[in-house]
Amino acid sequence: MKRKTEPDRTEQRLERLRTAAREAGLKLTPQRLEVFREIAGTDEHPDVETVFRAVQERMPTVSLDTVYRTLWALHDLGLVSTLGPQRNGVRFDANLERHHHFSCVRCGLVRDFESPKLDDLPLPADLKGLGSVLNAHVEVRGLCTRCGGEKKKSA
Amino acid sequence: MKRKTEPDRTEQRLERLRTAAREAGLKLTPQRLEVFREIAGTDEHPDVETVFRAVQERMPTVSLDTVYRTLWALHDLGLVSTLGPQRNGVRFDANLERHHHFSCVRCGLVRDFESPKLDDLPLPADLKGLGSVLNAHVEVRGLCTRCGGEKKKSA
DNA sequence: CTGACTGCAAAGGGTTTGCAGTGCT
DNA sequence: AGCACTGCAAACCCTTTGCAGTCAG
Repeated sequence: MKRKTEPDRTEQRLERLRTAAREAGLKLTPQRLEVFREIAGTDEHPDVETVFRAVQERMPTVSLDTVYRTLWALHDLGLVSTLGPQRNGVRFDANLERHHHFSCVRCGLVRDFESPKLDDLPLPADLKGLGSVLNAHVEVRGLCTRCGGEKKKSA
Repeated sequence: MKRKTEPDRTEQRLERLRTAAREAGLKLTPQRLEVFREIAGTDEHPDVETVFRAVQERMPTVSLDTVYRTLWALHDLGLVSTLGPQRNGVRFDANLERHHHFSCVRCGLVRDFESPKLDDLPLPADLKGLGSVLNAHVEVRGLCTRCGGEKKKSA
């Protein structure tokens, strides 16, 4: 049930991370490579803690700080982006291709989706007044299948 | 240069907050009213600290915790929404009308914009597979006029 | 009047940093 | 071998909570 990206896409992203990181002068340590693999292999935009736990399974000695440092390093290089703030914890996104987000307002799950129709949005001209546009995407909010189907244990 | 919403819109939002809060059983204390006024009067999606400082100018005795409590109370009532995670600090959005966001990747500024063309996005059918949709909006990223125009003091 | 709210201060929890040892290049 | 990186632990900072006095309704 775990949402993994297809193997070759993971490999593709991984390669990109390795190459770009190396070119930026970062050393490809085993810890970093594991973090790379983890972030490249999922579309679920994990937070630091989640990445940490996953990496820790394969490499029990990694420290949480290293995961933090690695993810922010990738972020500084523009290789991953961060996304929205749940009440706590930044989440990382290794998907650099044009995509959109569906997020569950109940459980916080975020899932990518693609849609050619949404890739070229008719942005209003007066947006220029605010600044220059780099990119745009759609954020959809709703209830994921798991949350939507269950009875709500109301507060 | 401060970006305020037009007076009548502010008043409108304020009225809505007052009414809804009262109906929810919240007491309309002076502190809360000042927080209401502040959040209703801006489109800049301030974080707690920012709201606090603004309120503090008019009411020096207000405490930071009260601002936190008030904003989250409004959030729990669905009267304001929160948005995206800068590296630090949740930001609040008192604009309940349909709108979109422009955010500056450099300084973190977020500004609302309206666009009828973007209000009814052609969401792909297979989105249903992820869950039920409540709403959708466009997130535009770019450089705001202030950041885009200046020479970058690179790190 | 009474219960909810406020301010204070301390607790809490996630994130970052300094440092000495380690290992990639 | 040199220098960046790691792990550890302490430092930090933002946010939340407990409590007694205060105030809106």
